[in-house]
This record gives sequence, C-alpha cells and structure tokens, in this order.
Amino acid sequence: METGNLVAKVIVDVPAKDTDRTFDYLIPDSMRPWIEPGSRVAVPFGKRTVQAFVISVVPADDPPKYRMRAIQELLDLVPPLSGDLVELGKWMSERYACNQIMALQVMIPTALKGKAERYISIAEQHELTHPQRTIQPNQGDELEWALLTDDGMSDPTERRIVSFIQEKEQVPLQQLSRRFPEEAEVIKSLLRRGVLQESQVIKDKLGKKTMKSVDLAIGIDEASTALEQFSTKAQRQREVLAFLLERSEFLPLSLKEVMTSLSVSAATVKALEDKGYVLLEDVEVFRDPYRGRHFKPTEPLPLTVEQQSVYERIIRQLDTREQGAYLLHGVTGSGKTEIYLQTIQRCIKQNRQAIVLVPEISLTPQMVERFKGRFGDQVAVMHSRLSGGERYDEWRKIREGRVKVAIGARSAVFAPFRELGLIIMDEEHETSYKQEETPKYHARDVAIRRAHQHGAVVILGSATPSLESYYAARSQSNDEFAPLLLEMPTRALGNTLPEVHIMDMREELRAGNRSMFSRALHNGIAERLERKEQTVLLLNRRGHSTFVMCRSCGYVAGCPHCDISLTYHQRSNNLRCHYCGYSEPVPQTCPECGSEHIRYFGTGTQRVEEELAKLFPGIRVVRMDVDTTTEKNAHEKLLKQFRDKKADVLLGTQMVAKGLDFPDVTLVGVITADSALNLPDFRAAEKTFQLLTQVAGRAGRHQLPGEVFVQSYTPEHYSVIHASRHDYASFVREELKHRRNLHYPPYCRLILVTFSHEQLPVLVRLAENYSATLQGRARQRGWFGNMDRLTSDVLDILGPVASPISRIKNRYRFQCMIKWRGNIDAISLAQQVADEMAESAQAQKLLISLDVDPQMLM
DNA sequence: AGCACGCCGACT
DNA sequence: GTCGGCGTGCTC
Repeated sequence: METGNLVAKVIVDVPAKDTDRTFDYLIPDSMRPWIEPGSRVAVPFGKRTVQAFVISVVPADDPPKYRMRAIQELLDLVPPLSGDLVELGKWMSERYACNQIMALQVMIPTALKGKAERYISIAEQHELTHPQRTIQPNQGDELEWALLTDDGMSDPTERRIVSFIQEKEQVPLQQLSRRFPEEAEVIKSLLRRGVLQESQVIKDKLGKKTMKSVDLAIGIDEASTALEQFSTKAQRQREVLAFLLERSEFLPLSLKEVMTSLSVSAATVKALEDKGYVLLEDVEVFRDPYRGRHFKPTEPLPLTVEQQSVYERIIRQLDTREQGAYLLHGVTGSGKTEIYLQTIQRCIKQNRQAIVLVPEISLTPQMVERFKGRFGDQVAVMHSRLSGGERYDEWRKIREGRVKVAIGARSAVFAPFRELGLIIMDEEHETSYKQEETPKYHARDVAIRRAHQHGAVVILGSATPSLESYYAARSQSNDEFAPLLLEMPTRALGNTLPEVHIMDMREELRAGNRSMFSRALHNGIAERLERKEQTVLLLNRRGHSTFVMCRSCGYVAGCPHCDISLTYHQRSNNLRCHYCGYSEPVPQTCPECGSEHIRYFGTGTQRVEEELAKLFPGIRVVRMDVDTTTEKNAHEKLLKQFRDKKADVLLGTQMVAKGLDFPDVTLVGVITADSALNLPDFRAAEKTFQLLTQVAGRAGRHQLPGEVFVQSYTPEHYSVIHASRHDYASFVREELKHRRNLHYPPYCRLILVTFSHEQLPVLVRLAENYSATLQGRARQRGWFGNMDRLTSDVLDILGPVASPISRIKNRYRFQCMIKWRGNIDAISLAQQVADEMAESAQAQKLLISLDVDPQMLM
C-alpha cells in the first residue's frame, strides 16, 4: 500500500502566547513506527533546536501548504506521555488558562526537561586530516610568510582552536568558550565562514543510572566443563567462575557484589570476559528510595459493617468500569485507609492500576509503610523529598508498568498508568492540592477529569470535606462529575472521639495567668508527665513567619523590592525575602531609631519550647517546624524519636496535625486555635474548623482515652464550638449560610486576576481598563452583573484593588476578583480580554495572570 | 522564550 | 565613523 508522508503536530517547549499552538513537522521514515501522541522529540525551531511533544500524527497535505521541516530526533523510546494525557493537557490549558506546554511539562519529572546543548564541530569539508600546506605571502606592506591550509586559515589562533576541536570531534560550546575565553570573535568568524559548524542536541537534565553486571556468556554445562579445565595459574578467575555457577539462578549479578564477595578486582572479571566466559553489561538500575527497608506485610483487616457497606458500594461501581466519584466523609479513625487498601486490591485484581493522592505534609513514613506493607514492591512513591533521580526512577516504574499503585502528592495525579481504575484522594480538603504556580491546577478536578477518560472511580476522603465537594455531593446537582456522598460517622475500633475543652484565654488573663498555657492545659501536661503518657502541642500560626521587629519603634525589616517583611533564617543568620531572594544581615540596632531592642518574632515554637523547659524542668520536647525539618529525613527521625517514647511532648506547627497516629498520646493541646480566623480569607473559618478537627482526632486513637485542650481568644466562634463537638454537619450548615449571603464558593466560582507593572499609575489605568472591558463584554453576552439576582448566568467583577502583597521584584501588583456562576464561558472570556490587552501597545510590559478557583486570596 | 534584524547614543 | 543598546517580529 502506498502511503504518503506523515506529519506530527507538536507543541514546542516555548512557553509563550504566540507559540501556544501546534506546529507541523515531517516524520522521517526511520521514526515512523515510534512516533505517537505523547512522544517527546527534538525539532528545529527557527534557529534553535527545541524539545516538543507530539499531539497527533496526520497524513501530510499533498501538495504541502507550507514549508515544513523534519523532526530531528526522537528523545525517548517509550513516550513519556500518552494520548489521554495529551488530551488532559489540552483540557487543563483551557480550564486553568495556561499554555498547553505548561500543562504537559507538569506531568513529567523534571529530569526529562531537556534543553538544547550546543556543540561545535568541524565542517566535513574542512577536516584537517591532510592539511595541504602552502606558503604564500601575506597581504600587507611587509612581505610576511604565513602558513595556510586550503581552508585559508592563516591565523595561528584559528588553527589552535580548530585542532583543539578536531581532537575531540565535537565540543560543547560552553566548554569551548571556557577554554578560549578571549577568542569568541575568532570562533564566531569560523562559524560564519563555515569552517566550524554548530549542532544542537536536546539533553535531559538527568540520565539513567546504570550498573555493571556480570552474566555467564556460555551455558551452565559448558561453564562447568570450562571450570574443570581451568588453568591453575588463574586461580582468582576460577573462583569467580565457580561463584557465578553457584548462583546461576540469580544471574546476572552486580559486578560490585562479585567483587566484594570474593574480594577480587574488576580486572579479574574483565579477564574472564576477554576469554569469552562471562558478559559484562551496563544494566539500568532503579534508584529505590526505600531499598533495603523492610515493610511488615499486612493482610486485609476485617471490615466493620459501616466500612463494608461503603466498600461494597464503591467496588460495585469499580466493577462496571465506568467513571464514578465518591466523597467519603469519615470521622478521624473511621478506617478510611483500610477501605482505600481493599479497593485498590480489587482494582489490581481487575488488572488496572490505582493512584493514591495524599497531601505532601502527610506523606509520612507511616503512610508509605501501610501501602508498602500491603502491596510491597508494586508501589511507587513520589514526593518532594526525593531527589530528582529518585523521582524519575519511580515515575519510570509506573510508565513501564512495573508497579500497580502510585502514591504521591498533587502531581502524582498524572502518574502515567495505561489502565487506570482508581484514584484516591485522601484529605480531600487540603489546600496543597491546588498548585500555586502555573499551571494553577487543582488535583481534585484533574483527578475527576482523568477518571472520566479512563472509566475509573474517584474516592475523595476526608473527615472534614471541603465545602465545595460536600455541597456538590449533597445537592447532587445535574453535574455529571458531582461525587456521591458516603458517610462513616463512627470510629472503626469503637472508641469514642476525645473530649474537647475550650479554654477562654481572655478569662485566663483576667484571672492573672499571663503564661501561654491555660491552667487546665498546664495541669494536663503535668499529669501526662506523671503517667508517662505523651502530649502533642500544636501552634497554629498560619500566615505568619519569623520577622524582625524593633520593640521601641515598631520598625519591621522589609524587602526593598517587594512589599513584604523579610524572613529570619536561623541557619545563615540573615534576613531573606521569600519573593525575590534578596538577603541582608540581621541588624544589631534598629535602622530607624537606633534602639538595641530589635528582635525576631514569629516562629513561636522556640518560645513555647523555652516556656515548657521553664515550667517542667527536665521535660523532653521534640520540636517540629520549618527550622528543624529542613534536612532530609529530619521529619522521619523526629517522629521516630517521639514514637519510641524518647520525648514527652511533640511540639509543632500544622505538620503535627496530619495523619499521625501514636498509641500513647492522650493529650492534645492547641495553643492558639484562632490565629487564622483574622486572616482576610473567606475560608478562614473552614480552615480553623478543619485544623481543630484534625488535631482533635490525634488523641485517644487506641486503648487510652484522649483529651483535647483548645485555647482560644474567640471561644464563641462557631468554627471553634462545632469543632469541639466534632459536629461537621452543624458547622457546614452555618458556614454555608455565610457563603450564600456573601456570594462565595460553593455558591459561585472565582477567578483571581493579578496585574503587575513597573509603574503604578500605568498599572492602575490598565487594571481598571481590564475590569471595565470584561464587565462590558459580559453584559453584551447577556450575563448579569448582580450576584443577588436569582438568575443562573452571572459574572461580577470586583476591583481592581492593590494586591495584599502590593509589590514583588519592583513590580506593582493589582488584582480583580471575578465571581461567576451558571453555564457560561467565564474563564475563556477572562483570558481573552487579558490576551487582547497584552497585545495593545500601551499595555506593553504588563503581566496578567489568572488563577481559576484560587485557594489563596493573598 | 531566544534569536535576528533594525535603528539611535557614547566611545576607540 | 562603529559598538551596542533593546524594541519588535517570527518560529512548521
């Protein structure tokens, strides 16, 4: 059959608006069987070579409509993406208003982010293999004789450079310019004249790790014979051969292992290879971050009646192989994890794979242990603490079908499984599922979308579901993606939820207690010390960081380029800006008033630790915060220390609240329950409720009953009260009322539009212009502007106002908030108006960024 | 994003 | 006079 040329439509790795579309390239015949949607290729793009992803393969137009270039290179034998992920990328680009390339890039490990490396080599016709030397008079007044080749290279510098390159065949441009730093002009001229040529190769950030392996090159019988006839002189070689025979069933062995076991050198083995007895090969090894660790195998636990009915409901759906979504609302300790495990088991039995998403912070060894214990090496784990190489290897295990389960944070939702059957999202309400950088996607929405593509089941699990999910599940709107609500109101082990006491700190103050501990919490800790039980103390300080302030005049050290206070870093003992990286030493005296009373404030955990030491001499405290968990595995070490009862108190920020499960913890204290309530965030109450509920669930999970003390300055607040009663339903009822009145999600959706520009007046004018234009367009389309109106299609735009951080890197920032609801195309209109503005000449240097369904409003 | 082309200020 | 500043336009 005569087939015409094939063309690959690709998205190039150039994140710009102009290039956010497909480009067409001819597929060379040799690559034809390999190129498919999701392949990663190198293509010539203008003067450069760039990386690109194949979106589709189509027959070429005949005759071609325009000049077309060919794909230069195929970068992976197994495509890093697949057709469905490419499609998901397209959906993300629309949903989150980002370039397609950004959406595709976020799906693959950074190790594969290839960049062009430029190599210089000698053009073939200029090879100096047989330089024909001629002597000619040089141009000029004086008669000077110069050495010339047929290249016409008269300059000795040129000759030096050319022979340097010739020796190595090709030299990375970078290396060449380092070697000849002064001769850039000469090199340029040689390139111009065609003596040298440049080639560009896409090079990945990281290669595969390989290991030398030893295998028998001959059959076992043959080897045995060879062994008998072995020369007595080569005793060491004989040993090696005998060793290999002995372990023939484990071949190939690693060279290292052979060398250490027999204490022979590599040369000995090499000699055997030369004789043709053994084979030395480079085999790929997977860097396994959990290698050498033993996970205690676990068997499925018997389910309670409650668990059983939930489990059956889910697997019934799983068995249909059609997409379905469930919101599993189960109190802390209701045994959600066991349901996850057994559902996964079912999924594996169907020959499908499962993804487990957990918030980064709760991806603790305990969590990993439970999954590795049940599914062993069928599990790949991905989290931010892994090195780039480790993450790459875990990802490859998934792509190559070597594992059946992927467990990881947000980005694991893109795990490249072929037959995805199940996606589990634990702690569904966690904000870390929203990526704050472009592409600003929400893993929950991506998960549901992806499940739809695969006919897979999604389980969203939480003790405190987000209002968005809960509302969607409860109202069972006609949204086909709305999850079905499943409730598990009782604890699996039958023990009761701990008693929660609210301590009114205003009253403590009135009673003359100026300490950070209420009298009741103080007594509680003392009792635990006596009974040799453990205490977890939580300091809720969301939205604060360690800053330097003068106690005399109130001066706070701020960044000169950004409108933000500088953060104190203990390790380097300096102040740093979180946004631009600016740093300066810690001032000894106040730059404003000269006072010496200038100190750092904020972290608080240190102060709590000091206070504990003062009140309870000899108390052993494990402090867990950003300062103590920066180094690798610190998290794990600290927890182990606490688990082994080498400490009485675990003191920390947010990170102690999640998923930890210690049998001897009978007291949980929250030192400042409501510090998040005052933040300008419509989710403040929800966040506070979630945190208090989570932390309350840490106590008394086993035989010993637990007690929780919550210290608050606003003890009458409904989030504090309902959390103390473990009453999610009442909290939701009250919170939904507020959301409805104030027109916040889940009663509408939000888009945060941020503008930035170097000049404030220009910025304000442009931001206002945007707001007005969008408003006008929305009206034209018949979308109403008043949220109060009882109509479905509404778009309201608030602002512009200065952003909470009004300047970053010397660029001023303003923002608008779009509220919308109904079956309208609000996202694409908001994006379209932004694009139009960016095109206009007066708006040059203006940056506009959209955040669809923002989690952080600051 | 790069990289080229193209048109105006401070220097050998 | 030229080196080089960065505006602007394009990439199958």
